[in-house]
Amino acid sequence: MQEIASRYNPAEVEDKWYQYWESKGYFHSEPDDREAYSIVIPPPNVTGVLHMGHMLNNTVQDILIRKARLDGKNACWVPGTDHASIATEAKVVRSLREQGIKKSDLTRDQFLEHAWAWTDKYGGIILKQLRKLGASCDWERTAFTMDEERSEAVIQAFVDLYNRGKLYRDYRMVNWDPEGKTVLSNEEVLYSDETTKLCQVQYRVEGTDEYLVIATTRPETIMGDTAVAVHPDDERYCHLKGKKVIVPIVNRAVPIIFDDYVDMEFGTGALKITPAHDPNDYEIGKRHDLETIDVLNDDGTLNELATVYIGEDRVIARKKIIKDLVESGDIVKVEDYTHSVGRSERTNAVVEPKLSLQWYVDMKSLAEPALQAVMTDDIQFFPERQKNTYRHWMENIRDWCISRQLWWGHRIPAYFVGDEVFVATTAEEALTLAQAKLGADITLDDLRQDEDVLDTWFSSWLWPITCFHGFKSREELDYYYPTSILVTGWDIIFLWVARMIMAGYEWEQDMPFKEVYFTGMVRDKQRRKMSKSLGNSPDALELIKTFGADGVRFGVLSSSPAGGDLLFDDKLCEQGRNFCNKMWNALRLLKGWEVDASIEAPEGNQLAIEWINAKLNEVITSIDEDYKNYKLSDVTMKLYSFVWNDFCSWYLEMIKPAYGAPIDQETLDATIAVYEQICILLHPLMPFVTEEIWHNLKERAAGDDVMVAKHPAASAIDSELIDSIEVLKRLVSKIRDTRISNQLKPKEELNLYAEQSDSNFITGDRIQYLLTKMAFISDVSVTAELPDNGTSFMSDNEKYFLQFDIEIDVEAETERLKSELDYALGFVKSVEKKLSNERFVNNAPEAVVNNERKKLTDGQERVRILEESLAKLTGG
RNA sequence: GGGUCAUUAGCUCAGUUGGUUUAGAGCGCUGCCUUGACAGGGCAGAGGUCACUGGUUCGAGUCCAGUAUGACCCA
Repeated sequence: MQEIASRYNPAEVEDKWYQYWESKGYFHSEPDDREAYSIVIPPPNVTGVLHMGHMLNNTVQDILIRKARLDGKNACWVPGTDHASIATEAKVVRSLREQGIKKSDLTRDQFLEHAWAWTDKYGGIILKQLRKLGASCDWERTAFTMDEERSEAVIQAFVDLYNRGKLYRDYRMVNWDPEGKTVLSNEEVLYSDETTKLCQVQYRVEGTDEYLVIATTRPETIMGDTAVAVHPDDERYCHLKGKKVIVPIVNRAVPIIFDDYVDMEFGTGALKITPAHDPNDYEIGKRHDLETIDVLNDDGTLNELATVYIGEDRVIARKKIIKDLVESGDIVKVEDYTHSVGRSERTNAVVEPKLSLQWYVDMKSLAEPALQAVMTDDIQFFPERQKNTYRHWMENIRDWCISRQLWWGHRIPAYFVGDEVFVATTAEEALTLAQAKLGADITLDDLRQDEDVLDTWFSSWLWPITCFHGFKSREELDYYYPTSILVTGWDIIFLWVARMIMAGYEWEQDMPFKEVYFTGMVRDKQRRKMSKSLGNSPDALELIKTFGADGVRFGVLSSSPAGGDLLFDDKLCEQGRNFCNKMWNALRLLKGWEVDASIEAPEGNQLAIEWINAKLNEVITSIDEDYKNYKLSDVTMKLYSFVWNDFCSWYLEMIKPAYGAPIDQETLDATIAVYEQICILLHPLMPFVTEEIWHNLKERAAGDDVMVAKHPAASAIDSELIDSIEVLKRLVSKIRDTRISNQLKPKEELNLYAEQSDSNFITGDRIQYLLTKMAFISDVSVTAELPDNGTSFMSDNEKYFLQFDIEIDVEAETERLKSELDYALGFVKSVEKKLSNERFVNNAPEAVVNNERKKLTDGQERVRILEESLAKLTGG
């Protein structure tokens, strides 16, 4: 016994088993004749570190992969990372700045050298961390969105779309990140309410002393104004038709225009129009043929066209112009105003609307099959309600801006000769195209490649295809594609999920995955989303150190239904750690027993064994269903409860030999067999502790590991047996309760009597064996005459009597019986009411009515027994 | 402004097509228990008019309508 510690120590076993599994090649998959089960990881940022969201997401994937493996499928989980264009470039620029190097001083190639060095230094840390969690990824397949193979596919995809007419270049109003100096897609802009100043500024009407007052939150763009608009029906302003106003500060005359867009109720009903700096103004500008004056540089400072505050940042310029307008007396009013402000997801800079020439994917042509696939459940969403969100976005889809003004990423394969553009996978191919169109004297030196790179999502949308060498060879793709399931957060349903589905149909004419499991967001106890800036996210590796990987996996799982938020609390991991310890100690118990091969199993043990196997079947059946619906937290809790309550608290106590006494072989073997099944069932959730216990249960042949065992299949459940043990358990609990309320010692042996009835429960030998053992009863008898010393109680409609010589607290006992009687009377009354309703008796199904009748007789019997006991107690 | 979802025990959540003895779990809480696998433990217990108001039905936590509160998405 001394050789097994009384506490399970995860640190001692986890690395050992991980290395063992990997050395046996259990993580690796090659196509064969088994059914494939494949998952591609949502690639985390290559230079990122593991956070709670990853833990949740990857625990779920690992469970599904490990379960599939136990089910005999060829399970393949492809890991990898993405290059995170904006985020990584921003980090590299910052790091260079700290070394005194400006990006603008470097050539593109020099910068990329730095970026690759950065990636090599920090890249892949997160994948190492995933190993600590137990993730059974096929590491030989590790992919990166910017490795050679993936890059070629991205370029090919661009060329394909261009040639199919689904890609174009156009001037549009875009979201400009002045810090990252790049365009952002709509999905990369995060809006939130912020308080700013709403300024009312007066513009003098040309040639009069009259003023028109406009309201604006952006006075620094006044220099770009090319009109002031009012509503055509606005009586306050109809006399100004054809007139002009003078823009303050720059003293430029601009027309007063009339447009329905203006909201008469808002502010003064007059709106300054700055087509270069607001999407709505841009539309109005187009309608009225207005001039567009772009007063901002790419970095958010004002340019020469502003004529004033040149070189000042827009935030500074705003302060200065307000001051100047106050001085010139043109500010009528300044008030606090709360409105929605968009910021860059990556740099947090306030996003500027800006007119710019960018590359777009025509999404309407891609959306149709992708929408269909989800609406018809060809691709199934868990939880299902995400379908609504998906449909709404797909039906209102806008074209996808895929160019980014960055260097870190896939450079757009578009080559210009003057105004002509040639799109091809290589410069040489582009040259061929150019020569065909413009003449043979064109050379490579005449080609100028587009400076921009592609949006990172333009590579990740191909991920399920490129992870299996799509665009290059078919062999693996034919076997592993479509993948089985995608596990990801609902926050990237548009950015990623929807686009992967589109790409799947565009290039493979098939879905990229059959199912999508959306995890919730991990929040802290106060429901705040975990984030670096709040500092409310626990250190993932520290958690694993404290509670063990299995403990953390348990904690992350136990209260995270698909799609529901997980309110993370260390306490849950602690519960997981304690669970491991509980199993460990059950193992210690088994290991401590001496076997005597000459003794036979007591009859009661056989009943216990039959029962625990029936319960095992029940739980297998039940979790099978939960797996189908991806209710992983239910799987977790059911197994937890089965192991802790059924197996440890009841079964092991039932079969446990007396202290120091040996156990028979049959019981021990049966118990080990059940424990082995438990290890397999729990293995997907808690891989380490189950492997450790599996190997401690008995000597194993090489390769007999739980990780590659066969998941048990459910067989018929003996519910009659289960029910009868439930009756026994309730009776045992009642006896224990009766002891406690009468201050009797828990283990003092007492006699138990059951009042004779038509169907006494405790007549069988096997039941009696378990009853006397579990409840410390010396003798059990069924009798018509109950003794006088002791107290009576009821369990399952039968009256029992526990015999002892201690004076009972009559008052407390009376109180207890009275409240029980009240409950029973209330119950009978409610059933009677139902049964006295003729329409119920006539309309309800017969089984339901019969059940109510049974409830009534049972209830009446309980009332009878309680009244009788009460009468006897009070000397009646 | 448009949309989606939620509201069940102190907290976090289950509750599958309306009917399984006047609602379940985990945590927390209360009482008792330490030579015996485990105090990271054992035994027992308390705790809920299922947000509100109507409606449908023999029957509603479950279906419908409205109200309130909250969360999220899109503009």
